Amino acid sequence: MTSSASQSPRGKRSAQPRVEQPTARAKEERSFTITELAQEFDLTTRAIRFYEDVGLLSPARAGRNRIYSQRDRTRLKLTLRGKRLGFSLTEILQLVTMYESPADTSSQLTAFSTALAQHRQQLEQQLEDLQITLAEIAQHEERCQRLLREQSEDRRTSKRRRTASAAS
Amino acid sequence: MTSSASQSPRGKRSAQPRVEQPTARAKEERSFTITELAQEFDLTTRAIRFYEDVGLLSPARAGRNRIYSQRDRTRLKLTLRGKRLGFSLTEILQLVTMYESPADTSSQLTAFSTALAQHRQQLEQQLEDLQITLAEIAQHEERCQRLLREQSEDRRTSKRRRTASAAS
DNA sequence: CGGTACATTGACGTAAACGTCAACCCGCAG
DNA sequence: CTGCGGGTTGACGTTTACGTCAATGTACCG
Repeated sequence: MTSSASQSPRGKRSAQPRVEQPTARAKEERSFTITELAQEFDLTTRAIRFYEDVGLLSPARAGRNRIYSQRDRTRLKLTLRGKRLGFSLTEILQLVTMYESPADTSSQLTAFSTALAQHRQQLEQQLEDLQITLAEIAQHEERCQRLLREQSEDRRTSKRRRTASAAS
Repeated sequence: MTSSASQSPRGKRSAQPRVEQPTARAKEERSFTITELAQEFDLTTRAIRFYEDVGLLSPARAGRNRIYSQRDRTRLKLTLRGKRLGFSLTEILQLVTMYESPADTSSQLTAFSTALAQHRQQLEQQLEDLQITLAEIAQHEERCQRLLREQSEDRRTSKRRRTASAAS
């Protein structure tokens, strides 16, 4: 999955905590430029545009420039969460569109329902895998710490053997 | 295939077709062919060979044919679990080799330890994502069921309207 | 008015993880 | 001997998810 490398390959890296857009009226439905979103979520603009190609985002335009709404931003967040969970972009698309669509007819509802059940199934499998793996990691970490303790003890007893054992 | 069950040095053309391992020594370190593994885990042989190219598997050979040990099988299982969790094959390789290596020197141990912590970090993030998503799905499923109930109620009251409303 | 800086639209490149296909080998049933 | 069913090695194709230019537009700055 090559999860976030924490450093974008090139370019600048301004980490300013941009949180306050001066006088914005609290509910003025703030919008975002593509670079704002890119910086906030540590993506390239190319990636964001790609998500648009896939159908995950559909920003408005000011002339040629893209303008992202809050909805776009949340969809982007959902997308990234989906990615962290290992979903493909098309799967994520299905999920978010499902979540947004009201699904009024009963056939739609049942289809929706089975799709949900299927996804839950997969996620529960994943949860199991995750817990097992975390447990294993915990074991390994314990063993690691134990060995390190033993080694440092070895060093102490060989180098400064005269220092009588004080604390447990 | 499975030539002589015992330690036949080289004679793969042994005349005795004694090919019964069930009753034999229970711990004879059973081995597997590539198609056996493919069927068991629902993969193609191509995929399994690819995992070998990556370094995840290193089966023995009987002539040209691959022979997979228990260890190979468990590594394959670990691989698939890793994939379900969204890891890349190279990440999985790092993990399994780490898990298998004793790591005796203290520098190795500390490196091992930090790698473990890093992975745990990621998995914990994933766990959080997972729980949130599962909660959302549960909500959606509830809503779905509610709407379906309402619809079926609507049908009842419109078709058999004369049936006085009985239950709430 | 030229330059700089950012945004957009192609178009092509790439790494991962296989799929697919061809050609070959090999033991054995008929 | 002939064919068949498995197994093996290339080698090339494919999909996903972007990266990397290059050309262009356009707003703003001095």
